[in-house]
Amino acid sequence: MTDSSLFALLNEIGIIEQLARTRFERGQPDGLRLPQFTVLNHLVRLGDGRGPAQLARAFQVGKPTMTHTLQRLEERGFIRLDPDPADARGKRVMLTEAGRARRDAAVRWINDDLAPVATHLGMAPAAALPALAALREALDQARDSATPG
Amino acid sequence: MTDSSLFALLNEIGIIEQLARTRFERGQPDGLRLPQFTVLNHLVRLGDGRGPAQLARAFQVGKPTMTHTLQRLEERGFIRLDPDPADARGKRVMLTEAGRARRDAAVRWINDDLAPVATHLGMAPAAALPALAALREALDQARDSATPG
DNA sequence: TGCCTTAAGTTCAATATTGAACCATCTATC
DNA sequence: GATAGATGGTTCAATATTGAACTTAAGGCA
Repeated sequence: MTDSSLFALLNEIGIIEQLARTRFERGQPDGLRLPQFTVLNHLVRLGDGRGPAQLARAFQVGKPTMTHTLQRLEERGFIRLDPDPADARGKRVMLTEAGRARRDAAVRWINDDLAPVATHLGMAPAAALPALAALREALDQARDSATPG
Repeated sequence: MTDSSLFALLNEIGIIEQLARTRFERGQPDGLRLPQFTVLNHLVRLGDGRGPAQLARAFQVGKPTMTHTLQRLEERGFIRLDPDPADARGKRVMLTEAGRARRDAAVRWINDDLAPVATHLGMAPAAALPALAALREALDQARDSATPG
C-alpha cells in the first residue's frame, strides 16, 4: 500500500484549505485574516467569555499567536478584553456588536462567493460533512497520543 | 440561512488541516515541515523536472515562499536544483534518492500514526474522497474569479 | 500560614510567509 | 533583427507564528 485513503483525504484537505484561505483573504476589503475571522466565528457560535488560553487550545495554536490575533481584533474594535472577575490573571474575550456584524458580513461574503461552486457541486458537500466531522473528532481525541518519530 | 453546508465543510476542513499539520510536524524527528513534505510528495507522485515557479503556482504559494522551501530541501539533500537546459533563467527541481526515501518514510509514519484513526473510522473517509476531490477541482477552476469584497 | 506546583498571559528571539521591487532571459510583433 | 512586454527566480522589508522564558496569581497540602 502506498497511500491509505485517509492520507489521500488529508492531501485533498490540505490543498482545499490553502485555496480557500487565499481566496478568503484576497476577498476581504479591510484585510481581515482567516485566523481573525475564525476567532470571531467561534465566538458567535460557541459564545464569548472564555479566555485567550482556552481559545489557543481550542484552535491548536500557541498562546503567543492567540495573544497576537486578539490584539488585532481588539484594535479593530471587534472584541473587548475584560478582566476575569474570578481570576486576577485571566481575561475574558467579549464579542462586540461591530465584531458580530463583521463576522456576519464575512459569512455572507463567503456564501456569495461560494454560491457558483455550491450549485455546481450540488449535494455532495452535505453528504461528505458527517465523515469529515467524524474525522475531526477522531483527530481531536487523538491529540495527545502521537506516534513517536 | 446562516451557514451553507459548503461553509460548514470548509470549517471542518480548516480544523482538520490544523490538527493534522501540528500532528505531523511534532512527529518528525528531523524537523521536516509540512510544506517540505508536501513538495517531496508532489515530486514523487507527479514527477520532478519542473521549475520553482510552476511549483509555486501548483501549491498556490508565493514564489519567495517556494524559493525558501526549496532551499531547505536542498540543504537537507532531498532535492537538487539543476539549470534548465532549455531556459537559462529556469531551474529544474530534481528529487534525490535521499529525498525519495525521506518522503517514503514520512508516508509510512503518517500511515502508522493514522492507523488507529483509520480503523476507528472505517470506510467513511474513502466515501468522502470523491466529494472533496470535486470541491478541490472546483475551487481550483475558480481561482481567478473571486467575489469583490 | 508557608511552600510548591500549575496555569494565564506577555515578551523575546528565531523562523516562515508574503508582496513589492529587481535583474536576467525569453517571446511576440514589428 | 530590434524592441516591448511577459516570465523565472531572488532579494528585501514587513508581518505572522512558534517555543522558551518570565511574571503574576491560583490551588493543593503540610
